[in-house]
Amino acid sequence: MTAEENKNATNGEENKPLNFIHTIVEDDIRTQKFGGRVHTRFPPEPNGYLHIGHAKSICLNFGTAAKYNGMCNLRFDDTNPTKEETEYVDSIKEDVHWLGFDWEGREFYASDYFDALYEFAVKLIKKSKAYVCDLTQEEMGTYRGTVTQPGKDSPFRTRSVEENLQLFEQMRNGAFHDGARVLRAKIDMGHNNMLMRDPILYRILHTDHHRTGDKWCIYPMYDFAHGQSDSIEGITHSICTLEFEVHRPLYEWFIKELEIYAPQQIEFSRLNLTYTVMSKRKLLSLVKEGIVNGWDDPRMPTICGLRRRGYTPESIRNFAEKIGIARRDQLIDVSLLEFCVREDLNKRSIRVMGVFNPLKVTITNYPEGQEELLEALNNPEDESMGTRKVPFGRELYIEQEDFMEEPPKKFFRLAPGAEVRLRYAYFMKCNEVVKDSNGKVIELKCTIDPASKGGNSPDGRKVKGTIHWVSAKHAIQAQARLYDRLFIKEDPEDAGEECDFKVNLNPESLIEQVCYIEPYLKDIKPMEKLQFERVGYFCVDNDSVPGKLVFNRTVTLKDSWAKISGKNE
RNA sequence: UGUCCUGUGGUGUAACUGGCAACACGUCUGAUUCUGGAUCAGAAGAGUCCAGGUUCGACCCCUGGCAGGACAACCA
Repeated sequence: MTAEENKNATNGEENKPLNFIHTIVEDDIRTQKFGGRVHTRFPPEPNGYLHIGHAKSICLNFGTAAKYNGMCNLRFDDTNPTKEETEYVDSIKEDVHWLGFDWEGREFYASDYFDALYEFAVKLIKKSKAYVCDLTQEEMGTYRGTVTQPGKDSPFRTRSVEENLQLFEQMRNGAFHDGARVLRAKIDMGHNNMLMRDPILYRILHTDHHRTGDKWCIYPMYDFAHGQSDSIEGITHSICTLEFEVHRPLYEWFIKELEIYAPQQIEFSRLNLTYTVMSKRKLLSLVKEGIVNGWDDPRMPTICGLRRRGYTPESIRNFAEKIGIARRDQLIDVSLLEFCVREDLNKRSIRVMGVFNPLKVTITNYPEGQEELLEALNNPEDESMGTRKVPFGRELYIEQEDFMEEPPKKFFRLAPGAEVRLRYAYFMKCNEVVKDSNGKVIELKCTIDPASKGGNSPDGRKVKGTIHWVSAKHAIQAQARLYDRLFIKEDPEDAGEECDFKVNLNPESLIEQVCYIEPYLKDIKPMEKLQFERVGYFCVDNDSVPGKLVFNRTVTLKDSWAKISGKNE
């Protein structure tokens, strides 16, 4: 992939109003603040899988760079070896690529800068702006004060430069056990901003790092690594989410004291979605407790989950574009995400027929043993996608809900005496309803109008309803996984006292059932997308094997009948 | 009972250096249609958190409230 492709991935649009970050960037270009350069970065911590919230950030960072002919680095913020793993690095790279962006070889790690960071720390010590502190974790907590009360100076704050230098080197050399000492910045224990109260720069961690192995037993904290990494890479606009806003004074303090190149940090609000939890911790617990089947469960808001669900990169990028960038908290309705997939899939999916809750239909005026092939459009939206043949026979399956014995007013589907169109086939009238001993409808006896073959009657007669069907003899069975929202509440956190968000789990977020589909689909491959007409968009799951197909429902079609029928009740 | 940030239709975003609010989704009509899908046309819906002030004029500036969020991890 190339810069050009990054640009394509941003879906262009010139005359749309700028978001506030682009306004800043354009001002900076105009004033030559960074010599006209634009250089961003996407800085994930490799301790989990990327989710749709990260997608927003990825689109913003890579998109901004592409829009202004700049660059965007991929940088792993890997300063905590106790949490980070190579497995996550790989998945993150895969997901960013899949979304359609490329870092053009600029794959960096905060750990690339451990030596430089160490020297930065030494520099601060020499300037008497950092000191080694022996306070325990608990002590440090009390010395820090609270949000409403100032803290007080550590007794170790006045150590000499020489002693600090020596101690810090010993820390590096492994002379102390985990937690024995830390290196802190010397700022102001009375500062309103808690982060400025002598924050920790380095802690002792005798843990192997996924990249540097056992080279280090001290590791820098986020605050002491992030800004300097940005500086080293020549980042111009360091775009991050709002929770880092209070870190900005510290970010700037380090840059200033270290006397190094200063990028500009800009914060925007993170994405929240209705019916969705987004925190890594909660997503992890869903995985760990087996509530979902892994990080890529199609109900997860992870990129890999959405991918498996059948979402396209284009739809996600488009979603990111639509939700905008601002600084106020946003809670986006998931239905907007769903709109975005439908919009994209509508253009590209082939249409096929599948019956999910079969009701047998026998066509009494169609000769026994006879069958024929009828031509169907693969995509009425796009004729270039061609046609296919669909087998027809005396016995069919239709959808149970397409028949009602006592239809309400605006029901356009099949009912006793009513006529509907079998898509791409014939007009069909229902003459007899067969029930079992419980009164349940188990079969319909119908007749077709042979003259209406193909779907239109030469006498110009109209039917209001068109239903899908499948030939009982030719249909193949497949597994359908009907996914729905994972939570029943718009805000899953709204669980009352003493309860956690899992009480709001939707028991019907996954319904597995058999479906009957056109034989045309026999050789369809995993990840292929399609629309089962009148039912929804689906994609073939990775679990699918020839002869045992598995279809994931990405999203249902918009259903205005559901709305009408719902109102009548 | 501290500091900082934010506050525009149901949701999200916009309104150039002040000139009475736009777009998208959603909602509702109607047209059209071999998917109750898609498409097309149209409508309703906020007077910009509140109260003052500056101004000929304020969503935009000032003051004071109110509401929401962030911040007290050797996490990022």
